[in-house]
Amino acid sequence: MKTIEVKKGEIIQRRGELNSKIYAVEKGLLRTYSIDEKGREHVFMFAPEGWIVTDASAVNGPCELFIEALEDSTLCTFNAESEIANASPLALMKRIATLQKRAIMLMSASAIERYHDFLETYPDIVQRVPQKMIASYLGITPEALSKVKGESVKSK
Amino acid sequence: MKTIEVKKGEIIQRRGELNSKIYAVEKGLLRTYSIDEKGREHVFMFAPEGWIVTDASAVNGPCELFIEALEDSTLCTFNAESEIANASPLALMKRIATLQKRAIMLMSASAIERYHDFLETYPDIVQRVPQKMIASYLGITPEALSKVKGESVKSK
DNA sequence: GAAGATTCTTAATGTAGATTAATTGATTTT
DNA sequence: AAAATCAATTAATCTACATTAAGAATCTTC
Repeated sequence: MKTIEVKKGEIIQRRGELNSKIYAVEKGLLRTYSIDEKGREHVFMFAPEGWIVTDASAVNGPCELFIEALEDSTLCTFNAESEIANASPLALMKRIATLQKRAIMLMSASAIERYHDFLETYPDIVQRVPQKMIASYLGITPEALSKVKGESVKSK
Repeated sequence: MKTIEVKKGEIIQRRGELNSKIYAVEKGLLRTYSIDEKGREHVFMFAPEGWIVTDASAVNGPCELFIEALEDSTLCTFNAESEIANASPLALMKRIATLQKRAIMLMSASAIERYHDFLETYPDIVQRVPQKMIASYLGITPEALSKVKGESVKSK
């Protein structure tokens, strides 16, 4: 276990890297994202203070996700391989429950519904991340997000 | 732990139930699904022989998912609460990796790409489940699935 | 095995969100 | 502080998929 400091914009882990780590965010804000064949980025999750980040696919092979600091951050890093073995199954089930909900939201909810769900999941970071990354997390374009937000204000 | 037999069409677990179980499929085929506020069903996963099914959200509260037998099936049931505590973290991470991939697919891939991913994930069950449930798993309507399949055949 | 219910497909029309492009404002660089 | 790059909004057009509807095929049930 080691504490490290990273600067805003720094990419902490890249797709394809093998030495995978677990990161606990002490201060600051991270995001994880993938890049598809068409070169488009998709934000998988955000991680403000107190959250834990790791790329699950890295356990068995090269990681799929990029991890980037969105603010200057302080992180505790652990070796994934050795830590996962004695991770709390209950904590892992909570993560599974979150992902289960996310998948169902992506299948069934409209963009604006997913936006409101994002606000509930991450109540304190709307001001801290660019709109385009929120849009990416929702699976829509920045233009579409701008539009639905405008409409939801008007309709009140 | 107990072995049970269920008939095709039987609903094994309903949303809101508290006594959550883990089901290991010995023979047959299950699906889990949710129902949204508009009354639409969304298939979360299929489980043929050898797969394990549980509703992750049930660990901390009432379950979100329905579990249904799509064929006459033989299941081993375990009490979720006591089993999860000593579940293998590595197996749970594999499930997380699968869900991570599913969420990214839903954000970034087209209906036909998701269909091909479904064929890879469940190579042996295309013939065993109704089209409309495959469509539901993909997050599209049966009509849309019928259409994209027709187009992908024509384009060869 | 006829009657009904359910499933699959095709087609017409509708709509959420993508794409493209232009404008403005904010950040960074020199 | 001007220049350059990047982010956000608005608007026009386009497209993937939804909705509605109808017909054919398959599966139940009496």
